[in-house]
Amino acid sequence: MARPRFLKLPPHQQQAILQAALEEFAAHGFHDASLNRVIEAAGISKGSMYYYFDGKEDLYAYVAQTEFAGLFEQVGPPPDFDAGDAETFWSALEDYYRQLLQALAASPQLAAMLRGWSAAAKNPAFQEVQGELEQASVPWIEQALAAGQRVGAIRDDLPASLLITVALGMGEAMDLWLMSQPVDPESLPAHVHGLIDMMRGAFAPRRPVH
Amino acid sequence: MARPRFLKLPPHQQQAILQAALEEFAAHGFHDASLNRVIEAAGISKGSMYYYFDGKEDLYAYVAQTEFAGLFEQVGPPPDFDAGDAETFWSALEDYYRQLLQALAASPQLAAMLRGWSAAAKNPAFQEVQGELEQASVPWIEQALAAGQRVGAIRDDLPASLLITVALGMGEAMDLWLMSQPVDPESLPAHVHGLIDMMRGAFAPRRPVH
Amino acid sequence: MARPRFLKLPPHQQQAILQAALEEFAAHGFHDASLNRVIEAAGISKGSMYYYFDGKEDLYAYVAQTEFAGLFEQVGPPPDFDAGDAETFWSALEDYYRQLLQALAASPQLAAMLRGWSAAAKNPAFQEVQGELEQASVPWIEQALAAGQRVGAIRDDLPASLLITVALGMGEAMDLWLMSQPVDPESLPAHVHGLIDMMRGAFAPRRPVH
Amino acid sequence: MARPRFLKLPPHQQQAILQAALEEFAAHGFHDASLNRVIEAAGISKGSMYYYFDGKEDLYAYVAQTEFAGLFEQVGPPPDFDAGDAETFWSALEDYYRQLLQALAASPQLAAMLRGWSAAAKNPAFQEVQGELEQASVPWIEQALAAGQRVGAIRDDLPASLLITVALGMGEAMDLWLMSQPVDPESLPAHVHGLIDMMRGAFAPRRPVH
DNA sequence: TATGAATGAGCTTTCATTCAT
DNA sequence: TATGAATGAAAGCTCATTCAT
Repeated sequence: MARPRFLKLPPHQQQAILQAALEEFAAHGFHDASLNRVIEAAGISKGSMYYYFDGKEDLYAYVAQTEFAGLFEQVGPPPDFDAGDAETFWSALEDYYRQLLQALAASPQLAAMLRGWSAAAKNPAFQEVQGELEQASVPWIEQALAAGQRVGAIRDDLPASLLITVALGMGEAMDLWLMSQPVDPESLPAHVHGLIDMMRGAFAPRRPVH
Repeated sequence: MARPRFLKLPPHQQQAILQAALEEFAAHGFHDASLNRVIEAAGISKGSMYYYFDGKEDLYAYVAQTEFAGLFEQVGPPPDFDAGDAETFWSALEDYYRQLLQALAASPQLAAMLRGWSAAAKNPAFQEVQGELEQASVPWIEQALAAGQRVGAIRDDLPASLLITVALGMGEAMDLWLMSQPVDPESLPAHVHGLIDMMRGAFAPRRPVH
Repeated sequence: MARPRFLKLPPHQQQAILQAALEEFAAHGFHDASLNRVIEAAGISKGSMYYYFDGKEDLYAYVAQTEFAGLFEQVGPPPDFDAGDAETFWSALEDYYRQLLQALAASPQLAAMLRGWSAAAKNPAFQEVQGELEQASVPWIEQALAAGQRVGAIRDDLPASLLITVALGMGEAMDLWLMSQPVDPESLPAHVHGLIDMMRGAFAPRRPVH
Repeated sequence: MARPRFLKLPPHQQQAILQAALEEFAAHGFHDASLNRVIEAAGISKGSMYYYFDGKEDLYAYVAQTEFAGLFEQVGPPPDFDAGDAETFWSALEDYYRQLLQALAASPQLAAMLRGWSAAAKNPAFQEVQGELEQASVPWIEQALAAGQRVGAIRDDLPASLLITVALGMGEAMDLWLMSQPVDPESLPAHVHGLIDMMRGAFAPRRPVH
């Protein structure tokens, strides 16, 4: 995950490398990305790249993690899902999710990387990386889930890990669907509302059927 | 999609090639799969491979399609979702889905290929292949969706394409979750029930909130 | 040079093969021409091609020779260069040469093959072929040269083979130059006149310089 | 045109690669030349070849250009064709041309490459290379032509481009003819004299026919 | 007489990585 | 701390030709 040496570089040079790598990975995915092209675009030497990073995977992991962190930094911390009832929980979630999507829409390269993530993640050498990355996103989801259960907004009759996985899958599907549509920023809130409504239906506690 | 020559081969040789390719694609995905390895494992010459198939993509498409067809052949046609009310719709869907999952569990390599499908599908050269393949699966989903709406089991206030995409995402997530758990065939029905219950919550028509 | 078997084929099939080969060789030259494409275009089997011809070179040689012969057949036999004086010799030559060029302009594929000839001829395996081909064109040139010398139109102080080679080179250069110009059929006679005039200057007997 | 890296190599290694490539291209022409053979003969790795040159065409261009430059360097700059009358023009041209041919006779491999040049030049990817190369030879020909016209040695009733093309064709033909003869260095001047005499006849201004 | 299945050598090119300096 | 030269394995793919039938 980026040798300490890299962090000692002057920021503008870190940025140059990061940006070059982000563009390359976003454009070609992990496999087809070429370190040679990154090196050339970044204007550093081949030896330096291997001096700063352990290899292609290491670079990929660092870029993904850094950009991902930047995304959350940009959106800000999640709200306090505990404060309120089920209704306020869902509307807070919708708000936050919408903000995330909007931020992501503003970083098309990160979005492209994330979309290629599932492909890259199959590489066994990535599981370590994957673990680190998920620690950046899953925790708040877990906390939101726990909070949702506390306020009675989320069912607790299924394993939490299943709920999380399915929620991520629904989110990814929504992302995919949005990508395949003619983009209309104004209608985003409506779509997000639709998705959250589906999630609510899926994850809300079952009511007894009369 | 496999030159006719290939189909004239003695079945055991077709099988050898198919099996070698399936294993390679399942293990490495399309990109990282090596035709050379397939050729070696199948015990044929390089020229023969290109005599039978038009290239890597062609081989992949043929393997995916063949295995996919085999899966549905094994499970049989979907039931008539129109016959009944919402309740019978959902239970019929659950039954059928459970059968699919059970069959898939018996073909881990096909499962692996399917999991890599979304990654491969990004390749523009695949859209033709993708189209053919989806025609094998999407139609029954669409029909099921339409039937579900007719019998009042599925909401119609959201675009059908969104519902389908999200449903597939949920299914994929479930698949993923099952892969990550210690496999316990006996508990599969319960998990499927849970998933269908979530789908039902997500896709059932909204009831007025009192 | 085409096995006798080939000549027993029904003419339309001979034509199909000949035409397919001509197009391929004209379009790609000898080296880059693909027998596979010829076979496919001709609608015959691979085995048949090798049953009729000895290989790629053999096919090329046959096509070139046949088309070349056809060209001369179309234009007709050269005039009797012996009948007249130097002046009539040169005008007869100009007439005949113009007819050849016009016929060649009507067979762009043969023209393309001829243009690629010098490239193909470097292949040592071609020298036999080359010899055969030249026997179709050189003889009348030799006869014309001899006649020209008899009537006092052509110098005899240089080796005949050199005169012939240079004459061919000048003709090829003219062909090349015509190819590189915007084509204007009406101005062809003028260009031919210019070329023959140059040839006349080059090959006419030296007059004593006063 | 040869990456700078190549020029940093110790001269003997540059020579080894250059020589291997020259021999291969001379023997087989561009198309049939095999980079693998060059690599093997040069005793370098495949990766190194692509580290030094951009590909087959790049190598060819570099070899051709380098050898061509060497030829002119060896012969020296063309004389001042403007100084004198028609008679001195033609004798100066003959002198210079003889020197060129003598130098070329000492580099049979370069001669072979040049002979294959017209074949290689058909490749569209070569037009850039071709342009660079022609700038080394065509200019002095053009200047000589213009000078010849100024001093009244060359006709001006035909397009200059046609004159140049035909002159090159005659030169190439002479080259070809010399190659096909038993080589006799002592008779070269006589042959050159014959050729120049033909050129003079072809390109000298027409005298009025009485 | 005719077929077409089968082949393996060959092609150009890309790439991540190493290592001496 | 930084460089960039050097590499070899691997990739996908084409081809003319052979040969059993």
